[in-house]
Amino acid sequence: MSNETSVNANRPLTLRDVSEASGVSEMTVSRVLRNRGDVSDATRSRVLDAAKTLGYVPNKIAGALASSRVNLVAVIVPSLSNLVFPEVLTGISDVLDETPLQPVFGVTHYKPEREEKVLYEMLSWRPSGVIIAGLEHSEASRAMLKAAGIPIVEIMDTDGEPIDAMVGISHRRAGREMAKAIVAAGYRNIGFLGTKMPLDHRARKRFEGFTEALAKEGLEVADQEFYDGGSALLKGREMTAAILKRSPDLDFLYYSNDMIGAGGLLYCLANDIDVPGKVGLAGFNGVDLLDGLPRQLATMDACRLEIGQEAARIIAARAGNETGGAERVVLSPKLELGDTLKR
Amino acid sequence: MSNETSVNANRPLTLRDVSEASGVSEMTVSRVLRNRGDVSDATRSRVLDAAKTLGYVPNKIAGALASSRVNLVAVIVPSLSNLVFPEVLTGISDVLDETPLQPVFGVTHYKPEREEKVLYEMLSWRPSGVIIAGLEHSEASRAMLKAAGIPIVEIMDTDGEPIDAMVGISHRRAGREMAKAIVAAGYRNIGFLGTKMPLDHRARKRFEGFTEALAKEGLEVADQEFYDGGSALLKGREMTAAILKRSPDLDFLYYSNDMIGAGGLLYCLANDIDVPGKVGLAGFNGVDLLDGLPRQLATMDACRLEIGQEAARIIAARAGNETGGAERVVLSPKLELGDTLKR
DNA sequence: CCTGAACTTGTTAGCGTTAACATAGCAAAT
DNA sequence: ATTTGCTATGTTAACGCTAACAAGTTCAGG
Repeated sequence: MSNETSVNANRPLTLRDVSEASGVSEMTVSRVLRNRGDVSDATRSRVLDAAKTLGYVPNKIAGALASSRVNLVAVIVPSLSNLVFPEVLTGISDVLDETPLQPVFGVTHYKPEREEKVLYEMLSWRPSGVIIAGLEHSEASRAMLKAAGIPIVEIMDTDGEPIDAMVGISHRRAGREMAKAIVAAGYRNIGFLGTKMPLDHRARKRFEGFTEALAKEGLEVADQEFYDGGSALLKGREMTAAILKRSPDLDFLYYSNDMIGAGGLLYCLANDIDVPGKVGLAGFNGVDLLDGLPRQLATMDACRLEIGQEAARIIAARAGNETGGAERVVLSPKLELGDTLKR
Repeated sequence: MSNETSVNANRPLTLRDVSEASGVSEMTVSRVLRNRGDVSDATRSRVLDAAKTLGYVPNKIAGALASSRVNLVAVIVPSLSNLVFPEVLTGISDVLDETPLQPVFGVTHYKPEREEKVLYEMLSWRPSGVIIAGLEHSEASRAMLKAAGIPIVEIMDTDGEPIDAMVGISHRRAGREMAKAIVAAGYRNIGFLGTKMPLDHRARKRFEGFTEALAKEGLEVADQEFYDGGSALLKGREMTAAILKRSPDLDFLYYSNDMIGAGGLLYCLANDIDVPGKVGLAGFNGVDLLDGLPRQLATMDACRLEIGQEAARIIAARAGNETGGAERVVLSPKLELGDTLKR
């Protein structure tokens, strides 16, 4: 058994193995496996048989190098524990599943230096496009993105200038609109509860929009409370307890996300605080978790799934052809009044 | 300006560009960029300068082909919307961040044929390892995994024979232990609420373990209710309402996950049903969301973060050296009685 | 029976990097 | 002075695949 095609030399299979097994050239095998070019049905099935029998899996590394075509899309998000991001990824995944493109995910933990590293790693695979959360990046990251010569879609946020394309909502506007709705409902003594995350630019922008709109009405945020880590729902309860104890005359609490908002709502219900009579509540995101709460929290939908889908569509549309560029998709966050904001 | 190194031909940069810019051979540049082999400090800094100025990003495709070393780890999970999986990914990511390895995520939506496709795609990048959820795979998938010749870690479940390594918990045992605890607490009329997911093998195994342990006590599940899609919290409320209406004498409800369990708990509280007196409740997973609920739901921790970390550690330990293989890490799900199971 | 289009298959030369080996330079040891 | 043993750099040949072109084959139409 020591002929030249020795049995299972534990050497990874190549096109050559399939070509020998099926008696055609490597090129023909390549054509069959990629469905490219004309190949007779007889040959095709012979090759497919051989490939299947051997258990051949093509080597995309070699393929990509030879064709300088890579079907990967780099997707970079700050976190996976936020629930928001998995949803965006789902949207991306949904759309790319219909294409030859494949997403590759990277996580930055909200740290610019991690973003830079992840980006560098991903770009070194020469992907067909990049989808990246946010408009704020380090100088080096921006330079890399610009130089990459591939479609770049910055997502989630539209308050700023994108490098190339952009899909998201305006968080400033989201903050402003919520403030207006709260003031319109007659609340005047407003507290804010959020995360201790200076690098969460979107949360920051919402807060800025919020205070700005309040200022126009001659109001300002009466008290604030921030948290860091742990179960958001629990933190929401605790922070709500704390802020209401400290500032008993607050008549509205604006939470920077739905999870802590839900915690606040549960706290109020458990303590027989009249919502939205004595205190109104609102969160942000429109997570479908809220549907299950005893009362519907006022919130603003951040269009997460849609953002992912739209971003993926832009990449997919540009893949291959050189057309397109600088797409701007600004979605409108929808205010959902729920039951925790007087009407 | 039309000399041979013409200005910014929009041609992607290669080692050659850096080598020309710094006056050394490509090989030396390669050595500098990979920190391998001896290079004089003078040369090193000259090369690094040039690379930085040009904005050169190495081409890992070519590098991987030449060295047949790829620093990617394929991670394949059924879903991202389940919250459990992002947590596993976080664990993986945490550990791999300390290594040169980089995770690449793929999602199967619980469909074997998608799993097969995703696996094929990923293997065609010749990753250094595979971390894949579950022990149940199609024949073709198993064949691919076996033939790949790289570390394979099957995670989440340990009820079955792994292809190579395995990290997880026994869901059968989890189901059995929960059943024992419930029976020990004196409940006899037990309902089950879960998902309509024939392909969620872990949920199935929990259920099997659960009924098996009940059977040993001469009991069986008195009523069942299943859902499909939508907000799990809401579905939990609805299913609880439905099952209690249909079978008012149930004294315990076992939920296949914490989210629907939480919904059930909220329902009971809202309807003044005495928990755990009239009805006991338990879920599964130990998601930290539960900490924020008005009452602590009985649950069983599935060690998600730990599973991810351990799996990543196995891959990292085996990367490079040929040692190791067939690791078995069976973690123990911890029962947390909470406030919804009589003591 | 020949011509040429249409189809099918093969050949050659890279893609950008790294492994492995080769060589130059230079100091210390003989 | 010559050898030895380093260190620093360069050269060559892959890695496994595909683009681009070349070359058979077949068959219809004259």
